[in-house]
Amino acid sequence: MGSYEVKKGVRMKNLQVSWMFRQIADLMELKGEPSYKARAYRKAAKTIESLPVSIEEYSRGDRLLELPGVGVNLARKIKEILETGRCSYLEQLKEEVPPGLLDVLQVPGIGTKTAVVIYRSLGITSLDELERQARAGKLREIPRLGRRLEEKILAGIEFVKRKDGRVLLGWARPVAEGLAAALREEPAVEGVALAGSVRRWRETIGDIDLLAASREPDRVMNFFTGLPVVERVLARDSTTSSVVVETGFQVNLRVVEPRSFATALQYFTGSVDHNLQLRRLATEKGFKLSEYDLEDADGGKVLIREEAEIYARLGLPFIPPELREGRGEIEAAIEGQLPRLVEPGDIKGDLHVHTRWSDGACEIEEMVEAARKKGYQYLAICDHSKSLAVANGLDEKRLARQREVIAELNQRYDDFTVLAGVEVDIRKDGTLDFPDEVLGELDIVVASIHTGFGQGREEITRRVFAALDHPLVDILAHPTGRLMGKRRGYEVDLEAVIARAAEKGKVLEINASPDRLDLSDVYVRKAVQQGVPVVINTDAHSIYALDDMVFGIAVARRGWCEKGDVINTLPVVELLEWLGGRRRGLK
DNA sequence: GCCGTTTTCGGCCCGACTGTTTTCAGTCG
Repeated sequence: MGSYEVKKGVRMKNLQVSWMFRQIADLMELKGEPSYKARAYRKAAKTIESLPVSIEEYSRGDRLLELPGVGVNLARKIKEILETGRCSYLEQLKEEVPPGLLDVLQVPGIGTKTAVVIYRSLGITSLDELERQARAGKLREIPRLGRRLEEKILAGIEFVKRKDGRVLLGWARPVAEGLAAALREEPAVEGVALAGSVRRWRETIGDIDLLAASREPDRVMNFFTGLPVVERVLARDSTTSSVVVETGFQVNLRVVEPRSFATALQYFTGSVDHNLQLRRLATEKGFKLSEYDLEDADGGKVLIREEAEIYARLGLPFIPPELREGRGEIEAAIEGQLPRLVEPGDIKGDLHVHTRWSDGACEIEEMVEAARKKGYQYLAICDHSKSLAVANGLDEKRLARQREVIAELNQRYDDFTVLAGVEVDIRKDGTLDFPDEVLGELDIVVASIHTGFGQGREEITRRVFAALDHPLVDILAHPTGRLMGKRRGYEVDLEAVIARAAEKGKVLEINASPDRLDLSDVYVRKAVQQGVPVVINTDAHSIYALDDMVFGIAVARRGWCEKGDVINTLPVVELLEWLGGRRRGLK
């Protein structure tokens, strides 16, 4: 029996420190301290929250000063927070500045200056107070504010209250692609591209950003705002239009001169952090990069036809949009260490789908035909196991029958392999829903949690460990169980799960279902860094959901995955060899 | 408050939009 230790709240400390630093930054600005000081705190906050290990390790080893943006002063404050859970400087600031102003600051249209002005003139220190006074028409009476800003603030308060105004990529992306296709129909349009987070394939999207090149912007804007799907036009001029489409998304279209298209695309793709770093690099190299053009040291404009030329001019290989999150991609590019990202064409099969045998909508044969049409070499049928009664989970008998059906089906194909698998439930006590003799007969075993979401961090992590330790388990499916927009995942300690998977040679799933995308990109990167292979599965419950694969691929790419990190890029012979090897190793 | 083989001092991304202003500050991406 090995020692069991859950690294409790590994990243919580990091979040605590960065959250406090962000508060300090805001409060400093409210207090009127110079902005470069506040910026220093924000920079350190960002470093710390995206640190792959606990800040405590840096503190213990007296290595805090190694962190970019952390100097003597911030190191001292970090130590204080780690040791006492408090930060006296933050507390002092809260004495000097009403902390409620931090909420006021969340309202779009209100920055630190405005927050201070409305505080000084009306004594407003909370969102509720702000809303009352705005409704009463008091804000417009303040010098330099006015009616328009008051309206904007009221709308902003609504937005903050509605909170997470983001939608799933799985909804936004098709809308964005449809609108882009529609725009290509307009003859005045010389080029169209998705930009912003939808181009970077972020898991959720605020607004959809589109970019078009045209010499006749007004014609393009007329066409765009007149599209049948456009429900409401929020704003429009000859450079930008913002509309709400019938699905409720806000879509922004920017139209630029064709010669600025590539630089604009780079700029509007973001992320902000990526662009910031790229501009800094440009400056170092004597260039000036803006959304309009790239200027060399003499102020001459460098002709840029393709986005890749921008990177090339700065001495970098092309950085795919999925990597542009300011998570070290520019450094990696400089050092020639960018990953060769996995691509859709690399995927040879899907190792987790359902059929009507449990809660799927299609027959095995339909799923297989659909997978063949996609050019796959294999498909693993992994229906639910018996304890998941709500999903019509299979018992031993039905599972055995299903295996026979699959065996018959395999007789019919010489170009396709159907794997007999199961998505076996990890029960509340960590045991699996089938005995070893049953699991041992299958080609592949996918294990996952569907019950007992309320278990504590330690308990549920131990439960996942039990599955990872089981010799017959190949894949851990949707490792956190989250359903975005519906429920949070369980409190599993993912850092520990990744380490355990590495130790036990298990595969972690990237579930491609748009509301799961579980593992998420950051953890995918951690997993592959530690040598844990991943698999991109759709968990399809119908033939249509097989198409969700792209969203999983995007997550893998955002997690810096190369083809070799993803097991369902293996051709069928090698996949079978690999699975067989695992099983032989048991004997 | 941090950072640097171009600087240990003097910088810290750049540009557009908004609203209110008569020349610009504040906010945003």
